[in-house]
Amino acid sequence: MGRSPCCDENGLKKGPWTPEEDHKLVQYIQKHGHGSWRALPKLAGLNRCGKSCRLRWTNYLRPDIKRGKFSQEEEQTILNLHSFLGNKWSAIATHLPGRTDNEIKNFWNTHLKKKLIQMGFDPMTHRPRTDIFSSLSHLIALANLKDVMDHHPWEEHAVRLQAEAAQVARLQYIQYLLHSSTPVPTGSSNLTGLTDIEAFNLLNSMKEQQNMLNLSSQLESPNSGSLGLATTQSFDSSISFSQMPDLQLQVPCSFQTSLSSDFGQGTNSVLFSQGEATPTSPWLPTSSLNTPPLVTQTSFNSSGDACSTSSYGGGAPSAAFWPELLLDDSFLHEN
DNA sequence: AACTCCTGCAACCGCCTCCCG
DNA sequence: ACGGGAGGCGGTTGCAGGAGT
Repeated sequence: MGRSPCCDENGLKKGPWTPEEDHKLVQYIQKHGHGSWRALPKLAGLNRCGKSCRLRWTNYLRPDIKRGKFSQEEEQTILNLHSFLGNKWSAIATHLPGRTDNEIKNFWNTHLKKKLIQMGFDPMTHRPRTDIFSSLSHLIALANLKDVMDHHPWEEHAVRLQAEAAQVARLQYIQYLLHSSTPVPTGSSNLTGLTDIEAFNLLNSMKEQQNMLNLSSQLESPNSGSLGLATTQSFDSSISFSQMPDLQLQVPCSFQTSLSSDFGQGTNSVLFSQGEATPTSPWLPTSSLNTPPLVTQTSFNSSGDACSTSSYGGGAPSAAFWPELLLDDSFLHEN
């Protein structure tokens, strides 16, 4: 290893743990609890630093750790949470029982990040990358997929990509529609306090309940030629823009928070309440789509006062978040 | 079979935050 | 208010083993 070990000066052992060391650590913690990590190695008869013991226990020896491959659901959850939280691995881990932050971080770095890049998404923002190099890499990735080449001529791909580009445009419009809606009702008496994470989880559960589109499955099958937004399966292309103002957003879960957007023309929002939320305000001209919305999520305490606000967005639609929220037509129906 | 390259993951490092005196 | 210690976190490294040649 290239690094100078931190425990060398104390003559403490580093590197892989032996079964004997594992056994000592487990025996000690099961008997006494970990207590002070710094004091533990000595008490447990281990020639390791406390930090090393803590890491070994939390990442490997803890009895409630789930091992094995990540499921589709877990993968989806990580993608969603990452689009929302960024590299907050410990925060993400709290939503995946039995998974450690280290494991999730490794899974992200070795699998999900690569998949997103291959799909033409920026892994940090979860948005489609617009630079020519990312488009190239995406096309190259597609070209490398043998079955794509075997079964679909390039002309067909070009048509498909064109169609998907149109779907993306519709997505942006839908997203925009959602953002330009009723104002946030501050001071309402029955609003439930909700943290950003709780609100996010509820949004996520909406997805599960409504059998929303599965980005993971798209990522598993990049040879579909999709741009990654997976719009075709759930978006009826026959819906015209003129019909969109009549679309209603239904939220089949019990929580109240708001999503608002700032187009530089004041703030608009959709309030998600128990039952449903209906965007009602007039649509801004299509040209305002050129100004990507900054989305602000506000939570309210039991008194109805806004107690937390978080912002995200300000660019093209997020691959992991917005399509799930917006693109399933089971969420959208005409009045 | 031998070698090289690649990938996954356990483990380490350094920084940050929190807590307590 | 401040400083030091402990724990926690995210980035990174390097080894082991699998895949490819």
